Amino acid sequence: MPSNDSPASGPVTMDHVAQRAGVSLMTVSRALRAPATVAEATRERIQAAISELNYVGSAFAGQLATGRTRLIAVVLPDLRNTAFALEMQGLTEGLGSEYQLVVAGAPGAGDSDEQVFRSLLAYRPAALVIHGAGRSPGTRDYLARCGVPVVELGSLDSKPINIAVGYANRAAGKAAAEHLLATGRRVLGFVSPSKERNARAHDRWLGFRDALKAAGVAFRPELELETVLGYERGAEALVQLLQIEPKLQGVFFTGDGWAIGALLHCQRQGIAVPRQLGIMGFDDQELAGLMVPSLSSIQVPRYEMGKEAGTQLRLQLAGETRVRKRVDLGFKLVVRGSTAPARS
Amino acid sequence: MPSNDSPASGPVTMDHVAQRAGVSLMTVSRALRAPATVAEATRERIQAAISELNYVGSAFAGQLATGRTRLIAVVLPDLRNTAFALEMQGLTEGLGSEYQLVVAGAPGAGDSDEQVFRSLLAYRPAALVIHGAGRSPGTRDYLARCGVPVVELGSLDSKPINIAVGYANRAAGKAAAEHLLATGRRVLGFVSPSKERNARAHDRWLGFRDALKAAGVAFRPELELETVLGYERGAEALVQLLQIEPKLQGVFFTGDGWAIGALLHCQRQGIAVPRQLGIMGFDDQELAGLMVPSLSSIQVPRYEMGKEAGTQLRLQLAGETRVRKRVDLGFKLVVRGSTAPARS
DNA sequence: GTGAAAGCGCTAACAC
DNA sequence: GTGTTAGCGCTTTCAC
Repeated sequence: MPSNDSPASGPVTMDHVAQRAGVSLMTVSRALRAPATVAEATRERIQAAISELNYVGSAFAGQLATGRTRLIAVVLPDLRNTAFALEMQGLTEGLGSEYQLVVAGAPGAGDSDEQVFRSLLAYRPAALVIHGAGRSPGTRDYLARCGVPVVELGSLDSKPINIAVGYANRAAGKAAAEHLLATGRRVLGFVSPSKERNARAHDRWLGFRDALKAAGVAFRPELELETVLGYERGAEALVQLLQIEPKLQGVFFTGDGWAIGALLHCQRQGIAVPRQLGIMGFDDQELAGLMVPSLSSIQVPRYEMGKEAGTQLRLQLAGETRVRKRVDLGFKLVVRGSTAPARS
Repeated sequence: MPSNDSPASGPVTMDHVAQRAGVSLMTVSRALRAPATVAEATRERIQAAISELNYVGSAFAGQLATGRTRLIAVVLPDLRNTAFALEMQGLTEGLGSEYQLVVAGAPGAGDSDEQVFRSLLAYRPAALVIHGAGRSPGTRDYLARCGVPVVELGSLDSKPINIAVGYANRAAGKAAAEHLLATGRRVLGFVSPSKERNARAHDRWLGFRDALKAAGVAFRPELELETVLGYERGAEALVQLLQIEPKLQGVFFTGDGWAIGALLHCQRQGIAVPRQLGIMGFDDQELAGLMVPSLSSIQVPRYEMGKEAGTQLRLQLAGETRVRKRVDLGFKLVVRGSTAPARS
């Protein structure tokens, strides 16, 4: 009788399957990739052999032979940010099931951008998907000539390398600031990650300044803080801002996490939001609408961005010529309790 | 002069580098993997050729030839849960820089556990790291005989397949429930993901019941709810529990997200926490300590789990025999405001 | 110190 | 329908 799985005698190859099924290796290969071209009876014998031997084809061998890959390399700025999970889900669905994602976080302490790309390119991915291409022209150059299609997610403010799906960060930043101004607040703080290392943050900041300028409000560079990811960092930033300017009337946090941390800090310290201080987030995460008071934010279509990117990429990889190279999915200002007018 | 990068003329191979450097392909290969065995001058010419051509070796070809892989496959229950990010970070650091992670989310709608494993195994990973092995003996069997070392993260309640790093979920669940009981609460709800599909949730539930039994409190199966990920789901579960039992005194949520959602719901609805209702989370996420009132929780060493798993795995892959097969990293009850005694 | 052969597991093009 | 011959890009072994 059959069914003696070799538990650890080296991986089962297609040859083993062929022998067991009493056919040539080629027939097995065909049965797997073009079942219709193989006689039904043969196919069944092969299937049986495959499950008896617990055969799993080698992705390497196949991809070496064809030169094509079913891998999509994804580079994210920070794996810890849940916003990206939505994009990945959309991406997976847009791409369809034949592609597999290889995800890499942002460069660690030592690695440069290019090192990360390089180690990913070793797997000859069919495409590279990046969120936040980084600002360095060098990096963009490298990506442009790396030989694989590049999809940029999130930012539409630079000239796309190839495909870009996102929204206008500058306009979004402007909308956020305009809203704070429209509610009667003029002394405004701005909290973001490093503008130098994060192009989207930089663009949101430009938008913030656009709004101030249009409203005739003077820039207060000392009220523009940079920090790193973490709820508590938002609270800290707020403390710092209030130290610099006790008359602070509103803060635009370019991420909901910071805004939520700040909101909770206000609650603990008895700082009245929105009466005394208006707080504006960015991203409209699930928690934003649940906070007390609820958090005003800018909603960006994370899931749709991923999905659209996946769809366009799939088209391009399939050789389609009608591919949308630049897709603006827009954003939405979500007004909630944390920015209700200070005096009605 | 050199430096005419072929922008899109097919990938650069080792052969191209060899020709440019005026040596044989073999010498290039050696210069890359055993630099010491190649003459300095030759090595420099090769290095020059590599950077001029922007050569990136093919991971496939190399791994096909050697039979070894530098990939570690990781299967996570849900990519959206930030807790796993910490584990991944620890894992990366424990493994050292020579390994690359291939991450897959839990099976989607259609895919079975085995399908996910299978598609990952096609890449011949050096090892499989899974968080939450699933309860099905069939799956565990499959993993045991799949031919690669398996590392289980998070749960220590079953017999390890190979290496297991985690904490005792049952004991942790018990500790959480005991704490609620110790604060004078006897009418308790329990909220978790599907116990059938999530072994750790099942174990925490057993611990919950252990505690009730030891305290002589009757089981109330109608107060044991199952739900899915999401802050709002926690609020919904609480509403449901209060509908069933208005005299509810406490709830043990097996995830902080639900507990936070419930906490915010109480704040909106004017339900007094902890006076009227005690709320207990699990995982001690950053937000837990920042909530108002702050959330009691069970702290588990996510980062350390990943790191320890990476370290032990690296040892095993390096052929070490002194590998710790079962590492209990423990947990910690963190008592905060949300479970302060109802009556002092 | 360097090169020439063979082969990893599979697929592409042709035969039969 | 099925088998045969090459060869993907690299590493291994053994010559030189």
